[in-house]
Amino acid sequence: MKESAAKNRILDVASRLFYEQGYNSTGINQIIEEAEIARASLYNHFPSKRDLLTSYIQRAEDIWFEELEAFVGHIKNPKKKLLALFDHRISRQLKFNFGGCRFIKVGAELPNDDLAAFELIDHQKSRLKEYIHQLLLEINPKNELLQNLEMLNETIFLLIEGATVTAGITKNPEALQSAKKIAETLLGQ
Amino acid sequence: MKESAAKNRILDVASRLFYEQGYNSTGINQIIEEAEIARASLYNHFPSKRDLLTSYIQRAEDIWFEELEAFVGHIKNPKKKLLALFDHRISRQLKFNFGGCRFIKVGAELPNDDLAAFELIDHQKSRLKEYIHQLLLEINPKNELLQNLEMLNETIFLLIEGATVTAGITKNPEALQSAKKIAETLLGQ
DNA sequence: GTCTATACGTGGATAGAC
DNA sequence: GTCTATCCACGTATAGAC
Repeated sequence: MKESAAKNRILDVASRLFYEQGYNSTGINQIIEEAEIARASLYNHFPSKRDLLTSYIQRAEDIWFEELEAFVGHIKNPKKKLLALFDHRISRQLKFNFGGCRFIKVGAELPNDDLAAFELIDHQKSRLKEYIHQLLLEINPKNELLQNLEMLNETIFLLIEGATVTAGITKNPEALQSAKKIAETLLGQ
Repeated sequence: MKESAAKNRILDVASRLFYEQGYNSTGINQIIEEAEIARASLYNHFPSKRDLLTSYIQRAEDIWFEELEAFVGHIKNPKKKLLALFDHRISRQLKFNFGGCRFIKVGAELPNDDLAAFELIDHQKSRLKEYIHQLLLEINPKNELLQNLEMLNETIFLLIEGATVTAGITKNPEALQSAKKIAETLLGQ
């Protein structure tokens, strides 16, 4: 059962606008106009704007990891692959004018008690952390300072998150470049 | 020349609402109602909502560092003081229901080309990083892994940022607690 | 300086024809 | 299923009396 072309067009447009302008600043009117569909068609596929948000976040996670795989999938050396995660972020931030992380951004716009939404966002984050974890298992680094893999895992994850957020504020990739260097140092040779 | 009581009441209310509900989701109407002032009084002090935002961010930075000082000012040992930065964040996130960082949050709501606003946000971040820097100079840690102070400075800063953002998503303090532990390890004994 | 009344746009969402 | 027309609440901001 294939999704209708209209539904996909709505999601494409909404994904772009939610990220570029923000969720709250993007109106239904603009979405239907740019997607070239009727107002009622949108409400046919998505009962409310909030439902569109849910679909947006879930689909964005899938696309995000597909694009990550396209970027790092060809790299065999696990350490190089891990460091390429930083390059992936740098590449994205350059491409998207340093808009920061899509998931963090939408989370910042939502009411704090919308736990369902924060769970969806957390899902992407946990998956990324697990992705790093798997790479660390392959690398099996001998780091005497950060005693165990879990601590190193957390460190690299937090470095990526912190650097992406920072890049979105400073509007330059320096924090991400520094974070990569730090990760490289922590992993040893 | 003292600021009018009305102006301060507006800023108090706006600060609370901008953080709790978001900047875009907070209307002028709610602000004037909760501040108990007339609509035109607000526009007398702030020509537009955007001007109120500017004042909000600047004042929030001042208050933020005042409150930080109140939290860690009594600590003499520089390493303990540095680690208390993490406790400060944990304490704040508990108090504010894991709303995340006030400055990052508002940045996520703004149009990406509002460079004036992002500069104000960056000001708070740079000041925090410099605060960490000064403490590191006092600690003068002998870390053989992270070769120089600047790299350690960046690491700790990014850990704090990443962990605060993460806490705002997971709605629990674990990331901040981990980040503190990591920092402690990196600083050595 | 502070008030009330109001202008005018846009928000999300629904009705009912086709 | 897709369309147009429309509802009503709320958004920011201004006018003009006091």
